[in-house]
Amino acid sequence: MDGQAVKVSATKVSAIKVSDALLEARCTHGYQVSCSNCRLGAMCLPLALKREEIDELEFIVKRGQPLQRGEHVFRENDPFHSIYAVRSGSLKSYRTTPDGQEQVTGFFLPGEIAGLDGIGTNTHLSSLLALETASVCAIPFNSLELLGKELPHLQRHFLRLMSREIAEDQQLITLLSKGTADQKVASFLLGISSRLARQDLSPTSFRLSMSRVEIGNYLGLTVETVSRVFSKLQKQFVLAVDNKEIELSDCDRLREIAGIVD
Amino acid sequence: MDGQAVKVSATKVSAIKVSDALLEARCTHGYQVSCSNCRLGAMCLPLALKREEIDELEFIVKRGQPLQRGEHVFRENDPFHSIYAVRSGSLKSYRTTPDGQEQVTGFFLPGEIAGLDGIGTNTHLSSLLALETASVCAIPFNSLELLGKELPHLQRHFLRLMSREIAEDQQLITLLSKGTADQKVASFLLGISSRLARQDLSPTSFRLSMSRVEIGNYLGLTVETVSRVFSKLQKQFVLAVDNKEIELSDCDRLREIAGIVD
DNA sequence: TCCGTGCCTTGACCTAGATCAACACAATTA
DNA sequence: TAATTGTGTTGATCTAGGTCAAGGCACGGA
Repeated sequence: MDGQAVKVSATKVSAIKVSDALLEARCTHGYQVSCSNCRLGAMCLPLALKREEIDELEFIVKRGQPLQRGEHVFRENDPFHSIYAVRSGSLKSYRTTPDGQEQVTGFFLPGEIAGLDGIGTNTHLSSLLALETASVCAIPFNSLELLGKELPHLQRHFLRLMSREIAEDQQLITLLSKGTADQKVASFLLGISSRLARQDLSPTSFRLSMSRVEIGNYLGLTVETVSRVFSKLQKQFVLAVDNKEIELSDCDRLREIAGIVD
Repeated sequence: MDGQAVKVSATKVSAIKVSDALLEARCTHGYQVSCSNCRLGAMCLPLALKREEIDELEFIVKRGQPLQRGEHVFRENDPFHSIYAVRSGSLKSYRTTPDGQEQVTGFFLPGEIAGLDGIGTNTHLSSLLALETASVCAIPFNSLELLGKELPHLQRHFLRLMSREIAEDQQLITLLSKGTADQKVASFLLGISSRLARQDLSPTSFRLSMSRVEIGNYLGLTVETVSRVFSKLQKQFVLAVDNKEIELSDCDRLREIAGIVD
């Protein structure tokens, strides 16, 4: 029954309400970890909050049951209610261009916040999809706004997050606009690497949860080109590739190739 | 003396404090228009504020003397203190890549807000430069934050602005990633056109304040390509180009070419 | 008036990456 | 076990847009 409800939320266009309700329902099942003992606390929203303040935040956050690979958290044009913190797994956000093409606009790893682009229009302008089994916390934006008024730290941290997203998007713009295929791929890998490092995971040995197609789409390259660059870098002993399994053997060289844009 | 101070602010790296002080000084000279009778009110920060609320905002805004073409409002790595609302003229923001190249990240027209990417790091990550004689209002971020706590409308509107910037950047990402030269140029022109329309200026006949180089840089194209696309569109009677003077003769066709991405 | 100097345009190439096509290799299903 | 499907790799070609080079036109200074 639960499973079915989730299926609906993955296929129906205006599914977010259902999804939110589900998330909320599950909270009562004692399913969640609390913000204060979540191992991501330090990089997620609670950053810079005092103990009591975290408890207040805790109160509005809704934790959800794991999403299956391919399930949506929200879709383009869904009404905007919440932003989403990734608890585990990974997701991608993407937009559909008027001519039906898909543009991947970002990948989200644990501790990162998705859905910020919906605030301006009260409508999500991108879709958010699980790349593998993943779980997210929904943070209702209205409640967050109210709480922000009481907790200046929170308010400020939230603005920081938004600003950082702007800065990151502009970094990507530069990469897309000026970078060669090699630079793009190298920067991408370094980006993933440093985000894994923030989670205290190995920055040199990891598994890519996204396909080559998705990487190419994100970087403005074709699959073939992504694949060729991987092969080339492997031949140069910069990295070792085994399908999705990546090992960065020579980060310095990789940084050189990326143009130290990161 | 004024002129000299301004010169300094354009060449010195950490010039923002000087600049801010100047802006403030000028306020006392009775130089400014007030927010409440500024013709841009409807699209700038005061949007959605009540009369008394605007007066409060007014109190923290610092209006500056016109900037000359080529002068900086702030530069990359300057400490972040204020965001800037464009009152007249136009500006560009840009970043310098590690290898010294410049990447134009945006153009700003009257009523638009620049400098939002500095909030996250307390440091400006891009530079802001006047493309022609222009004037901006500096809005100290600390004051804005405080005021936002009292005025929920303001707070919310500000978040909206940031979110909109994210959404716009993502639009640009899509364009850069998937677009052909024709689509890029067409989208660019349509974008300018609709932003002029918001100011009640002609959306079909206008003067570009940025050079071909800057347009190309922004769109990830070379000058030559931009020039060729302009010529081609002119030959097809989609637009008439006379140096910086542009006339959109066939907006529908232009939208078609752009792929109606706008 | 003449001479820079800065843009812009146009033409003739050339190359990075797209496109097309074939194949490899799991993992999934019959 | 064979057939199927999804995903990744590799090679052969093609092309959009980059690069290089030449020239035009407008504006400012002497």
